[in-house]
Amino acid sequence: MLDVRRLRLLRELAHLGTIAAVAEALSFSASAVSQQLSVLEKEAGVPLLERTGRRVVLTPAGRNLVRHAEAVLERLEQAGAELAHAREGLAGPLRIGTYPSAARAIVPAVLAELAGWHPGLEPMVTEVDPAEVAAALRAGELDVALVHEYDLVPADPEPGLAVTRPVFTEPMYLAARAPGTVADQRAEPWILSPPGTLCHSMAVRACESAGFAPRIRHRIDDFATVLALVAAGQGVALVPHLGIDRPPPGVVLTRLPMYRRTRAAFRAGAGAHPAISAFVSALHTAVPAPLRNSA
Amino acid sequence: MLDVRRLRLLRELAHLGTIAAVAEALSFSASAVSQQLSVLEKEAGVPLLERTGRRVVLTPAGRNLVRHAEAVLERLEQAGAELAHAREGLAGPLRIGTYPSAARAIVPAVLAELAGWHPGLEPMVTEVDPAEVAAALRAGELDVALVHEYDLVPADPEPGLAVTRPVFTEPMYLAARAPGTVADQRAEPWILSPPGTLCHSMAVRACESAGFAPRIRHRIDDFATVLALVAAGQGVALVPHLGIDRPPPGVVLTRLPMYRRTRAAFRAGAGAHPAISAFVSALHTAVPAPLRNSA
DNA sequence: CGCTTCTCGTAAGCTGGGCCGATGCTCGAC
DNA sequence: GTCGAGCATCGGCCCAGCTTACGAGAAGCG
Repeated sequence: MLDVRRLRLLRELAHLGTIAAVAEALSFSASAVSQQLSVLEKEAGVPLLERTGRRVVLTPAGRNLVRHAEAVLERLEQAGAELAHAREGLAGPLRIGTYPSAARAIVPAVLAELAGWHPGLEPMVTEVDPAEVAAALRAGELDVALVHEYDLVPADPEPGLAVTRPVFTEPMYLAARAPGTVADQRAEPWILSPPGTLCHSMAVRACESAGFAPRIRHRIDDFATVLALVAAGQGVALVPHLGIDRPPPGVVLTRLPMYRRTRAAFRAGAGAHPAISAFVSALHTAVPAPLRNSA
Repeated sequence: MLDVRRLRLLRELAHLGTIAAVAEALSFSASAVSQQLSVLEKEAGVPLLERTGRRVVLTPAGRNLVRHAEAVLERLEQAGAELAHAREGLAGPLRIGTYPSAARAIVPAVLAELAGWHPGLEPMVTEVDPAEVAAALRAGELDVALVHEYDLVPADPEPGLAVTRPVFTEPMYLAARAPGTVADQRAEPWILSPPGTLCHSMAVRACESAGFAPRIRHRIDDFATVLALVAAGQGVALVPHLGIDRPPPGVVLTRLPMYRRTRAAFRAGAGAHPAISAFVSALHTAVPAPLRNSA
């Protein structure tokens, strides 16, 4: 019988790429992960990893085994969810991950709603870099997370995770010192999020589809700061609805036909977990009506 | 994350009924099983076992968890089967269980066939009481087993196990000192298998459907002995085709419109295991044509 | 070309999870 | 009542699996 703990390591390896990253994510030493994977390989009787240079990549047999591991872990997650269901009186910690603007604009109301429904629940919110949220969920550091996607940036489904339908959809705004379209800002300096982020790709693609490449002056992730810079005449920017909270005077916001959608994500199989489904419900009710995606 | 080893104990408990039996089946001490189940219950947070008198029964939550355990174990079995597929050159032990008459009449030819196909395979045959074959498969003491059923005795599917379609079907014969039907033997003494066996139920029902209850004189499981007793005038009996090997003189066999069907059984998920599917194929080719169930 | 850095593997040592055996308790059979 | 079957608990032991330390090989860089 294959050992599920070892299969889990293999799965994380498939997602994270290096043994060191797996060790980091699961709070082990790299040595332990290496040893356990060696044992797994031995009892599999088939090479699962190919040592290539100083890295390691999965063989086809290894990738195949990961598929099974995903299925097994999903089913175990389901079993855990059903047990939580059977435990009446929702209680205990619920670790929530979120991106920054939702943390400020939405999450407090969601927590208040949730506290009213289930006083025993202890929600713990962590602001998480969207790039790391999937790994954090899989590693069990988070139970549920708010994730977002832009029309222009297709979000590929993460294996091992599941997402809800969009909970709310925000329009995007062009923030400038005067009304106008994206195309009008061809010559202006732009304020974007740091490269590698979804927001960055989104802004670049929006400009590209307007026919130009943005001249990037500042790289700022916080929308309040972005708006302050816009007010100071430092450039123009694209800002989602939730990022706009009492905009400074002088900033003109033009609504665009572009949207950012937010969903809840969790480990596959955990959708039936009562704490998670309660969180999702609270999310739906706490979202301001204009943004809400009704079922 | 729930521990699969513990879930396995719970599943065995669901099938075997007592902790002591689980310990016996999996070669643990009862103490170890009890401790592990306690831990499982603790981390489940829900009562899984109900101590009732000196026994223990599963709660609804426990039974529910067993369903998940079955699914997980099945998937792990599949994963193991795929790995075995990837290991080219079928080799290693294959533990085969069989009921006695097949062991004598069919299995030698199957093993010969199999040895020709896969010289590296080391089949190990064990004669197993049909009542225990399911537990032995689940406990991992056997990999595949020949099991049979009678028309008159419906075989309910074993959870956690899978069976092939019938590999061969034997007619049943009435063994007596003169030709005749079952109904003709109303007054004769009967030779049956020991009570509790499938063969016993089969014979009793056959007589019942002929309108009488058999007067049981001898309880013998070995068909060669049964035929010798029939020849000696000690009674009449129902014997399947495979149980008839050079019948002693004086025995008259009358073919009946009743059948015994033989299938291969294995752990759910292991159907794709190359050694098991090779065994099933060898079984099909080694069975004498008149009995064979072609696809 | 040598230095650093990163990653993986191996060796050695320690710790605690989990097993066993013994004991005690409770229930049911006789 | 007595006995045995079955389960829980306690004490003790052992090895699976972890950490730390070290070494080897590959990439990047001046």
